[in-house]
Amino acid sequence: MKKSKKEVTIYDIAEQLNVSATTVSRALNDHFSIGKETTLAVKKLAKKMGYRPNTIASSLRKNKTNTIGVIVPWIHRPFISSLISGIEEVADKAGYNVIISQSCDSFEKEVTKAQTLYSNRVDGLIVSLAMETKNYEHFYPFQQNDIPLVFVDRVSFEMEADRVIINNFDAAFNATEHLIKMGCRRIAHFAGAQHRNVYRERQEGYINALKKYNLPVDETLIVYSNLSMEEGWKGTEYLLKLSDPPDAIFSANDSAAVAAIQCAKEAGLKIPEDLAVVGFNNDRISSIVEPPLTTITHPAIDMGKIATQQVLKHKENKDVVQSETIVLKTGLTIRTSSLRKVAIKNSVQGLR
Amino acid sequence: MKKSKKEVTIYDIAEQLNVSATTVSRALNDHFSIGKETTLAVKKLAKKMGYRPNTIASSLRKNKTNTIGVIVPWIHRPFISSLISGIEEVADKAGYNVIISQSCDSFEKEVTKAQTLYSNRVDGLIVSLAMETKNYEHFYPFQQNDIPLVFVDRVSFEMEADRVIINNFDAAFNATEHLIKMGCRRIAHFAGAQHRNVYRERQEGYINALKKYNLPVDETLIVYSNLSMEEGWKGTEYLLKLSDPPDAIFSANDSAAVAAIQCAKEAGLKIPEDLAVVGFNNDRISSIVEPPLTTITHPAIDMGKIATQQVLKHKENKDVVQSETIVLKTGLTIRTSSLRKVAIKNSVQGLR
DNA sequence: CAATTTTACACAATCGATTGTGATAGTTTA
DNA sequence: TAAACTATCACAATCGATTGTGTAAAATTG
Repeated sequence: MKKSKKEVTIYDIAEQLNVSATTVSRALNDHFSIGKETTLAVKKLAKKMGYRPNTIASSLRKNKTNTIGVIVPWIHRPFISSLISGIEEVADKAGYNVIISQSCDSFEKEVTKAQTLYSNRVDGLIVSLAMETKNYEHFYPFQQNDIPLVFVDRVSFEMEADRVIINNFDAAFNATEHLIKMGCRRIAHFAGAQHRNVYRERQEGYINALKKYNLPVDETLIVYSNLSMEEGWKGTEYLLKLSDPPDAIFSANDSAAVAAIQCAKEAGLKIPEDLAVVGFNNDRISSIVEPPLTTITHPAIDMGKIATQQVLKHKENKDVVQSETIVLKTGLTIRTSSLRKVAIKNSVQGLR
Repeated sequence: MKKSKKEVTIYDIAEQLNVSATTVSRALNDHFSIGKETTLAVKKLAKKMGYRPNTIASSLRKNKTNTIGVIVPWIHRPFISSLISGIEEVADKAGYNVIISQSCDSFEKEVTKAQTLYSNRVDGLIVSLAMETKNYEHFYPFQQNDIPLVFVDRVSFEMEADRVIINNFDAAFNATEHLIKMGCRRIAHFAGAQHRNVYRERQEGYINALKKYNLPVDETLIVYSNLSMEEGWKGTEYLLKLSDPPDAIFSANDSAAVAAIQCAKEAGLKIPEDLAVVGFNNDRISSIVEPPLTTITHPAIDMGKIATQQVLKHKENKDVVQSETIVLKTGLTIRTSSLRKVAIKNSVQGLR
């Protein structure tokens, strides 16, 4: 025997109460034009019959789904999952659902996902771009139909859209400057794909810090990769084999930085005396590795929250046409991996 | 000037082509009864006009949303985000969207989320239970309406539903047995909430391993907590202060285990000589901490994939009424934190 | 008490796509 | 050539909730 029972609709309730479906609908939504007794009776029966509103029908009629779409490169990954957590929290409080999809850093997938989310008539879209993406036409439909579009972290500056980012340049600059103040003079950099804003800006911050202190920018010390632990390890091996190896590494993420520490230690180097290391993100591993990794703090959850608030803001206030770019603060968490026992003032002053 | 343009519907296409909306709909879905030329013309114009099917309307009519709902305790957390990643991957391939929501380990929130997802008429629901949940009535509507319900990891055995789990008992048993074989005789345990299957089973595995080797089960060596790093640290301090402190800790997760290593090291103990430690989950930190942590391997992504496949299976094959429980294999990844230089065979044989 | 408001509810259209049932023309078969 | 198919497409109902408009009864006002 099938347990399946027909779903309860407002018509079923209306019939039982000898009122119209209109009345039921309005009663359930506390519409002023429905009498108090009727409203109560409707609600009571609705509960008794186990009525659950059909959001789909409502969405179709109201042309509003109360759903926010999210496209990210990868769901696992500490930063992204924290981001999503923040998005869900704010969305939930405002009565929105969250549909997530991952692009797997593939442009093609990102396009497909965007189309799907558009077809699903999401009320807003939050995106952290795929590594491959260089074209943004798949987001046009959202713009053209006034669906709030917010980029987070990995953003596009070529599109008119809201952005929630951190100041990668400053963060990288500070990280590098910190290394310089610790007495490092040959600082290497683990860099990522340069067409993605985050990695480009980090590299620029690194370079500008070197320049400020009149240190040479040596291209052989800049290692490009996907910043995985494997690549971090390889990159470190490469650097250590140089005739004039670096005395520090500033990595664009924590994974590669941790790998650098491990690789250097295996090579017999002392961290930070022989090689100082700074990472980026403040992943959990950064505080666990030995020595603990100096790194840049990311307000990941807040970025998700704020991105969602931006979506909601545009929803509430249709007049807001201007797109905003919100820049969040980062911090430099100094741990042992970069703490060299060097007289700070002297070493820096000597450079000027 | 507003850019907003009316959305294109099949009626718009129909009008331009002087055919009926029926024809357009069928053409877009490659229905056999529509002529080849017409089909091509429709598709061509649809593309030209930037038509995007309205999934909401389709869902209402077909009574199928192509959406899978997911409720998890917390989205960030390595295990969960990997789980979701697996869910999204399989769902996407089958043309399903994924709506995620987090219960924040709150029963009340879990109930609300379940109701919302039901109202959204998800085609299936995947749940990893909140810590607090002891009542499962909020899932009844899904059962009664034949909406596939799959529990993952944190499951209920009191409900008729699919389950995707690991054998926590065996995993914990093996972990504990491993410690015994390494020569440990006073093995402590970091335990979680006992009404949640995963933690209860792990504790049972631990206890049974002790019993098998005729080791006493000492309640003072079992520390209950939420298994956070803070609690792991505190628990370790407590254990080390005992008049007869343990020579090993088997923790129900990695966070607490890592904290134990750090705390013990700070107290001057050598790992694993003075204190052997085994964790659970194989989080990234487990391989980074020093010494690297022996731990239980979780097939997190696979669990998500399989849970989703179960949902799809029920969708395709309506006859499948029987609910399944799928148990996935775990592994014991032995690292330095438990590798004591003890003659294995002798030490174990001596016990029998 | 007549005129006017207010209260409380019903009608019917609507959102956009889907689908069972027909209907018309063109083709094939006997 | 008449009968029997086939291939193509249109009609109209439908999914469930929402909403502008209309209306009768009750309440208020002058």
